[in-house]
Amino acid sequence: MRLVAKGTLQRASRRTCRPVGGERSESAAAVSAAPWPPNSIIHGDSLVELSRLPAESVDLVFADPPYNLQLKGALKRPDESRVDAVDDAWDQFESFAAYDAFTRAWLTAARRVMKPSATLWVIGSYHNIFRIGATMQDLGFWILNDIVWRKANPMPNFRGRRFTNAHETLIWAARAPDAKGYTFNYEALKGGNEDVQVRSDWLFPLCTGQERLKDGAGRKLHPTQKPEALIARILLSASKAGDVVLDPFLGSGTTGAVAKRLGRGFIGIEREDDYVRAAQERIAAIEPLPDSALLAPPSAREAPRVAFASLVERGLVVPGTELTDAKGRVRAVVRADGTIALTGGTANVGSIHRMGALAQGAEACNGWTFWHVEQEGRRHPIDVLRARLRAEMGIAAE
Amino acid sequence: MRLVAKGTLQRASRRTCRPVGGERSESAAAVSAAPWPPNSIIHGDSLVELSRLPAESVDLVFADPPYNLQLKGALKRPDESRVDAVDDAWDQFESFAAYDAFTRAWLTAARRVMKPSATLWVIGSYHNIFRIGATMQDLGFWILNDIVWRKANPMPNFRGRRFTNAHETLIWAARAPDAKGYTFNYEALKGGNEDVQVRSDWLFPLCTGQERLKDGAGRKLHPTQKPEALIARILLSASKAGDVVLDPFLGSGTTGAVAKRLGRGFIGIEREDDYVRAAQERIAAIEPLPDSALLAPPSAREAPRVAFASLVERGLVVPGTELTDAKGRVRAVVRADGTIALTGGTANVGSIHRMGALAQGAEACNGWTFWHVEQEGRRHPIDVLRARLRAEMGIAAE
DNA sequence: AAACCGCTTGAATCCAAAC
DNA sequence: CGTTTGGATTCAAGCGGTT
Repeated sequence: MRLVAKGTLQRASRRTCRPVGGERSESAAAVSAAPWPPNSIIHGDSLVELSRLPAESVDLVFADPPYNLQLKGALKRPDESRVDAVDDAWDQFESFAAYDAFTRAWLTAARRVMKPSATLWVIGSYHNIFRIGATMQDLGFWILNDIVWRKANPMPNFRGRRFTNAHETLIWAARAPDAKGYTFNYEALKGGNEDVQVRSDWLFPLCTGQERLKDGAGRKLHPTQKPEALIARILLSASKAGDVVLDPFLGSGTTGAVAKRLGRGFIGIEREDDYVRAAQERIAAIEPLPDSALLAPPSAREAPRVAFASLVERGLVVPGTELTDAKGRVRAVVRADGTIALTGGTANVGSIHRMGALAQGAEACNGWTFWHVEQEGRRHPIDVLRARLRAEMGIAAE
Repeated sequence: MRLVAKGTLQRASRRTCRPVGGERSESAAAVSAAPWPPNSIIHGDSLVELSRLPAESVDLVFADPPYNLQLKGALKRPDESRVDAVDDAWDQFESFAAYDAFTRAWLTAARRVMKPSATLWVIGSYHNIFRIGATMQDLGFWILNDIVWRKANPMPNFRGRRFTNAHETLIWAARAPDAKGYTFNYEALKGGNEDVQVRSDWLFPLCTGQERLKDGAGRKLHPTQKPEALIARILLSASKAGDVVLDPFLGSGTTGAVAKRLGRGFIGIEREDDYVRAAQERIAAIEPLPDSALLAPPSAREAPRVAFASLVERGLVVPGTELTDAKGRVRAVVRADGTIALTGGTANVGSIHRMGALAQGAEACNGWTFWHVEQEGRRHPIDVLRARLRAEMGIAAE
């Protein structure tokens, strides 16, 4: 193994931000001086190098594993020019069985390195994605979505014997069915998408032009370089600034470049000398975006909880105040302990949520939006009082 | 077995257009009088009935097998109404192994019935499609394309924990890698698609409204009825008039209805009484189209919907860029995820529209016309950038 | 007549912290 | 660990009734 980017071999394999005490205790031992988040390319074989990383240490894995294209002979365009197909030696596998064994091995190794809350992204085409998806399920990964990358400018089908192969498939999965706490920046994504939730089909152009790395002879450096925009959406969707992103098949370094720009740490593993060198140069030239463009906005889901009782304690609601629903039909009275009592009923006392549900005959209810108070002749949901209290407490309340 | 639609048991299981001499020579014996193309629903179990059909007798198979959804609890919409989930017994499998065995069995049986030049279509979601695809490859099928059905009106993700599951996947495969002569109506498809090749991502709405079959109580008859437009494109793409289409999981009979309308013969197998009866009625009411109309349906080019995030992703706006209103008074900074942050305020982050509204104290705002960027000393509304991107995308957007 | 509003619904692996 | 409780969460279409 040879460590290439910032840091040394020793530092790379030993560093870990929050030691989690995996199988390799020596890995988690000397942590102190290592910069974090890591920003390193490991030159070596994925399986070997993955096994050297500390267990449960990364927040997100992105993998673009080699495809099993099995192209027989050269594909030609109608004008007889040759298509530069993906037929490098590393991309040939003797059989499905060999590919499955390879897939199972790297997925298992990657899974060990994932934190319990981490998620995994894999990209592939119909040549390999079905085998990968099935293997992921067999290994216990829990699929969250499959995502379709619709290519804005795909290569046409020259022979006219099939549909234009205009997409690739990504699988997004948690480590296990019961995995909790994975990152999904729902509100941010929605906010950037005309205020509607983002769908499972994404449209991006291929990586071409200036973005496409070239070798000395002006040919494309890597046969399957992915567009940075695609990787950026992945990292912005499913990771936070400061998280560590692992790419076991780094290739031309797109994942590292995007991670660095977006303030994520990364660990990339790559076997080929040429790719390692190119990725190193490429990533070194990246300037991270300023925090102002990155830091996560406060989401309602993550805001600290405020009990209704504290509104009463702080005097924002006086005991005895009457609450109503939006239309003023249902009524309740605020009690000093922060519970409320439905008016007219018998002994219906409880939380704003329970009583809201009871009043509607529903199983559940968000009392913050159901109940209203009348102030200055207008009815406001009590949620605005909560927002006011959060603001007073110095908590960003949106 | 009970034969339901036109014909009798004997005729159905013995007929074959061009006897190909399969394993069951008695099946191919008495062919003469049977009407052709066949138009029959077989009431029975797929595996049993497939094994009774003559070998190498059908031109196209369309299969919509159980998805094995593995749903846990009930799901509610934000308004507390319950989602009518697919909880039928036929969708329940004990394990992946059981589902794989089922998949392998019906695929093997279907393959025997396919002519050497026939192709197979299967539809599924991420719950099952990877397992099906891998099994198909294992059995020797040769994948020609995977096709994405993009749903125009999918059900949203109510809890905001994943991307909207907005597509399903179809796999199109030949019987073997060396299969010759499969049907692909390239010219007709292209002619109906503004003279560009049809891509692997298709946009169709769900089957709703009048097209959706209802039971006596006005509820949906079948939980997963597919839209006829989707099946029509498949048959128009990969079969000829007079071909025989087999559907081993007929359900509400969509494949039969479309096949009859398009002048294809069909054999549908279905186990449930109710579905058989409904499909029979439905198909009987279908009037075949005249030959002259059997061309590929025109598909309108969609106007690409552009989100602000795609301007950022595509580099037309760099994260960190300052936006202002037309007069340069209100300011905001563009973030990497396509949201914007009001400058000077506390934690005001959100979409261009919401932040525009907030800045004005208005209820709503069109962020595209409110916010401006300064380029070359002049202020432009960001709408001009959107127009630019639309122009770029319009070239290749479908 | 056309526009508008409200209601319903669709193959869904859909929560997390506190007790 | 299981159980309870707080409280966050939806988009596009079709249909029927009303303006």
